[in-house]
Amino acid sequence: MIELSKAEFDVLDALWINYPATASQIIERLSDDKQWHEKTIKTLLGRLVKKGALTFEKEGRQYIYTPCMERDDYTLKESQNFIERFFSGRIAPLVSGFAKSEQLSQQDINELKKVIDDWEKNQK
Amino acid sequence: MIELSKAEFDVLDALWINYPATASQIIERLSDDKQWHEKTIKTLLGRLVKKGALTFEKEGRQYIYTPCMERDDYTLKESQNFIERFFSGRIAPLVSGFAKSEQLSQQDINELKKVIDDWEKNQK
DNA sequence: AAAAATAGATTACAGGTGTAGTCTTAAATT
DNA sequence: AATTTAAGACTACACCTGTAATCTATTTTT
Repeated sequence: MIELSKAEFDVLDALWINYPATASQIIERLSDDKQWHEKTIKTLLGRLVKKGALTFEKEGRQYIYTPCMERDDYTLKESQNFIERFFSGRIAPLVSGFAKSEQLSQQDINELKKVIDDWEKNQK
Repeated sequence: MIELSKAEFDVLDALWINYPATASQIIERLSDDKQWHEKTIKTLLGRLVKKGALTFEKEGRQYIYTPCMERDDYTLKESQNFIERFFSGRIAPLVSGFAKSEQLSQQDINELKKVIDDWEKNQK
């Protein structure tokens, strides 16, 4: 699995919003949340390319970036990894931790029920 | 939140198994899973102390280590953090990702149902 | 008592990370 | 045409991390 740092992920996440996109568009998108210097973001884009998380095509003297993977695929892998590390690969203890500490809303519960429901339908 | 590296967490995790414990006991516990040199583990213990994740008391010339927090508390904070970063703080999309990629077993589903059940009982 | 083992403290060192600054070159502006 | 701007490339640098090795002082062992 490609390992991304937090900052790198944030840049990639800005690209996932809509792509392909130029560096300036990504910088623009990040400007709301982050106080990053333009150069910082370009460094991170370079590192993402080097890690194989992005590709680009030249258009004039600009690069047009495209992610090399889907956000869902990446977060799924990260999730598996996370759950393996902290909960020996089982997902329920994570949810249970949230429940115990009152971090679950009725909406979360409804969504979880739907996930379970869909899963069960799929089993038939 | 105290930020621990992977290796640091693994050491702390070995202490959580049973504590207080000496460095040698921790080294012993880790020897099954990791090929770490004794010195490596001691370095990590030192860093954990410095980060405030552990304390120790002297007993003769050894240190007896104790974690400064519970495993559940730590993993809950890590989980919140994780879910915030990757799923905007909502837990269902994580579970849903597992479901879609066939990562959920019947046992997981049963456990999740129980978590939901308990939560609902608690609401009354 | 001398030597060896061992506990922790200190030092090491390469690669990753956050966070830019400088350099080079080509395009845009005056 | 000369100058300014802006894109990406390259360089920088401190702190974190993984992974120990060396130093120092105290116990054990012989």
